[in-house]
Parts: sequence; structure tokens; C-alpha cells
Amino acid sequence: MVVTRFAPSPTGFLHIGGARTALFSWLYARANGGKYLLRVEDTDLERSTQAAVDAILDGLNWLGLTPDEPPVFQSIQADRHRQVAEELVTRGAAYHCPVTPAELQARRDEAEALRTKKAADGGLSDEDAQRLDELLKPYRSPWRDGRPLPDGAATVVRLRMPDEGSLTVNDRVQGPVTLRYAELDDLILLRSDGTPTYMLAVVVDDHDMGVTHVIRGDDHLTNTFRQTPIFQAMGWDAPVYAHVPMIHGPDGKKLSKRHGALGVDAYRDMGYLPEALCNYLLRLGWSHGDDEIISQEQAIEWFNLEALNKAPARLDFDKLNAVNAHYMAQADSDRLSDLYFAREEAQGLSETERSRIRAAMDVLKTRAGTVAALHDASRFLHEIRPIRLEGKAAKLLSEEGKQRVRDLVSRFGEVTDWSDAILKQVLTRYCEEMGIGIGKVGPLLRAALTGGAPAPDISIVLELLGREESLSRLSDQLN
RNA sequence: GGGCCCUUCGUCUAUCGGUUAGGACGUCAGGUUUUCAACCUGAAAAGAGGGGUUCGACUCCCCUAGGGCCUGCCA
Repeated sequence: MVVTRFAPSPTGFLHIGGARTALFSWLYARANGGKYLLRVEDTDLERSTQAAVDAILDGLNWLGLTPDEPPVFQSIQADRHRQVAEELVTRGAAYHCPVTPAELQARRDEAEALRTKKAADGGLSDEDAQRLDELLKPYRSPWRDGRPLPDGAATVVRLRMPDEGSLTVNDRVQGPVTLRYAELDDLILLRSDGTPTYMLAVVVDDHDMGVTHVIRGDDHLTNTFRQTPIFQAMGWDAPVYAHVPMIHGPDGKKLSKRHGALGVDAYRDMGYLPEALCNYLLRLGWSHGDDEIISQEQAIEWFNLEALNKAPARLDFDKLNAVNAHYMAQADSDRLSDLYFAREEAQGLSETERSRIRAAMDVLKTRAGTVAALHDASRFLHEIRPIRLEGKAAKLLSEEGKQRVRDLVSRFGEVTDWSDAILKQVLTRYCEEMGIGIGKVGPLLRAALTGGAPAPDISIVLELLGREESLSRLSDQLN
């Protein structure tokens, strides 16, 4: 059975890139009748927070990407990880190494110094060049071949990376990728305090959880070559890998807070619908012919790893907005009303306003691109009497203008079926009888009815406002 | 520095050796029109550069340029 997982580290919110890989993992599991799991990679206890865990769970929940089983917390598996590390040592695939972080840092510093020297002087003495060469090679501890450990020294456990040969991984997105083992260090499996590192923990957990397909950002592509040898040394089957390209900002640079590296909660706050965000994210780097609007059912049916692109994609808010506008128009009106009323800017609304908005939602949702935009789109339904006309609108209210409003108030007053279609008839008939274009009264009515706020067709505004409110707003202008 | 990955309209993408290189968002023009939208019609807009392979390359190969990732006792 196919088992996928999403494995965020809880050091911040669930960002858009994470949401996308979660979506892909979820879809792949669904498409193959498999299971989708969540593992919280909290091995770095310093930086992991409960708030971040909550934010990630929240975000996934909002998007509908809830895991099929309760989340696994990596930190509580530490004993198991240690046990595997020791097993690796007894198998000869790993070894204890007493070299300290300070010594390692000194190495890097020396290399850096040599490099700056090279850049500055345009060259290096043979001796220095050789030294730099040595320093730049992937790390191999002097203890890898059984040199006796100093008494009482704290050690890390390092993986013994082969010196010869290479590894080819058949990535489902990237295709076959080959790397020579000599390019990789003897990476650390267990820190000197006995805690497992990420490289060890992912491998053990992916194995223990029965993960068959790892779908993750391509920033992990090289890590695959660090992890596969661990699977091999333990005699475990490595999962199938699919490294998906990362998302870039609109400027093509790495995502930063300025442009989109926000938590998915920020997208919710901006008024995007989860299904719209999912649709947009799905189309970012993945395609199914010319299809743009893809339902969840279709996505599950169509999703495949091979159709994923290898190039990074840029975030495009215009397109996201367009997709969202589509889903807004399709969405259930009561649901949208509830979403809007839950927002901060809707807190001051009166009961009357709320019920007007709810009743108007069928119309409003086709005009607002986001839940947030519902606010402006519904402003004309607020209790804004008496409306004061200013500037151009006030000038429209000449004696002639007043007479027309008076005429219309009386004609509208006779309407028994207060519906948009009838009201429109009344209005056009009046214009015909008076021999004027609708342009003569339209702007005036609109101003009197909405106070200049964006609003739908006049007849629809009349219907949404209701007979009493409409007539009152118009009559207000006659005094 | 080294290794690996990437490169079609402004953006997301289709194309899997033979197409007028298609669609979507955005842009522009026109239409509709009582505001703002929406909507309708139309237009402009692309194979990074250079070499090959081939009867024929966006598509396959190589080089260059540009971008990204990894190179941590972070994940």
C-alpha cells in the first residue's frame, strides 16, 4: 500500500511551499488508495515550539489536508533512533568520532581564510592550494578506521560513507540522478549528547512508519544521497522519492516574508478560500493539459508525479485572485456569509445589516474576489441613512432631478412584487414614457441608494435593500 | 570553490522530432453599461545564447550564460 507523509519541522508557521508538498502527498495517497501521514520533525528542541505545531495542524486542517492517523512526533522516537545508530556501529556502517564542533569550525575557518586569500592575491602557494583542496573535501574523520578513542571523550556517531562508487536515485520527478559517494561527508547520525540528527531520524521514521513515497521539496534532493546509504546499511528498502521544485516569489527570488512566504493563515486572512488555494497550488508546477479549474475529485483522479515540473514556479497573486474569484462565485452563499461574519471587519455589523448581506450573498459573491472583498462589496447594504450626496451627485439633485425621484418613489410605491425584474420594468417604462435615457436617472438613483458605494444594477440594489429601505433612501433626498 | 538540479509569452503552463508553438492569469483595444465589478469580442506577447545529431528540432547531445539547492553536532 502506498504511504506518503508530510514532515514539517515546527519552527514556524505552515508556509505556502509546505502546504503544496502536503497537498501533493495527500493527493498521491488519495489517488492510489493509500495513506497520508504527518510527522512533526521536532528533533531540534531548541527551535521547535508548540505554537508552531498548532499553526501547522491548523493550516493543514483548514486546507483539508488532515492526516489519516494522529501525527507522529519525532522527538519521542529518540531512543529508537539511538538504537539504530548503535546497530549501524556494530554493523560497521558507522563509527564513533571524538572530533569536537570547535575543531570542525576551525577547519571551516581555515578553508575560508585560504579562499579569501586566494581571491585577494589571485593565487595560492602550492602548499596552501593543496591544503585548501584537502579542507574542501567532504569530511572523513581520522577515527573512521578504528583508531582508539581518547579516554572519556564525548563522541558523535558518524556514518561511514563509501569512498568509491556512486549512487543513482530514480527520482519520480527529477529522473535518474547520480552522485559519487566521495562527494559526501561522513555525516553525523548521533550528536555528542546522544540525540539523533535529522538524517538519521527521517530514515528510521520513514522506515518505521512504512512510508513508501517521499514527496518533498527539491532542497532535499542531495539529502537523498545521505539517507539512502543508511537504509542500505540497515538492509531496509528505501522509499520512492519525488522531489518537487520550490516556490519562488513573484520576483523569482527565494520566497521572503515580503512576498508570500506567509503562513497559510495569512492567506485565510486575506480572504482566500482553501479550495481555491489548493487549486492554485496544484497548478503551480503541475498540469493536466489545459485544465485550470480542477475540483478535488478530478485532482485525485488525475494527479500523478510525472506531470510535475522540474523548474521552480513563481507565486502570482493575480492568478490566485482569479482562481479564488471563481471559487467564490461557486461557493455556498451561507458558508460565505458565515466566513465573512467571522472576520474582524464584520464585527460592527448590525443584525439588520447582517441579514441584508446574507440575503444578498448570491449577488455579492460574484462581485467580490475574496471573502475580504465582501466588505466593500456589501457596504451599500449598511445602515447609512440619511445619505448625503456630495459633489457631482449633489448637482444631479436639481429641481428636475427631484421631480424624477418623486415620480419614481410613487411608481415604486405601487409595486407589489418587489423583485428585481419588476422593478427594472417599472424603471424602463418610466424612462420610455418620459422619453429619456436611463442615463438621466440612473446616476441619481444610484447615488441616492448607495451613497456612491460599489453596488450591482439599480434594480437589484432596490430588491436587496427592500421596499421600505429603498423608498426611505429615495425620499430622504426630497426634503 | 565543489557536486547536483533547472531555463517555452510578464506569470503559471501545453507540446513528449514534423503544430499558424495551444490554454489560463495579467496587459491593451473594442463592445455592453446606471457606479465598481462582472461579462462578450479581438489584439500584442515565448522556445536564454552557441554548437552539434537529424530530411526535419522547443523537443535528443555538448558548451556557455543565468537561476536554485546541498556542502552544519539545522531540518
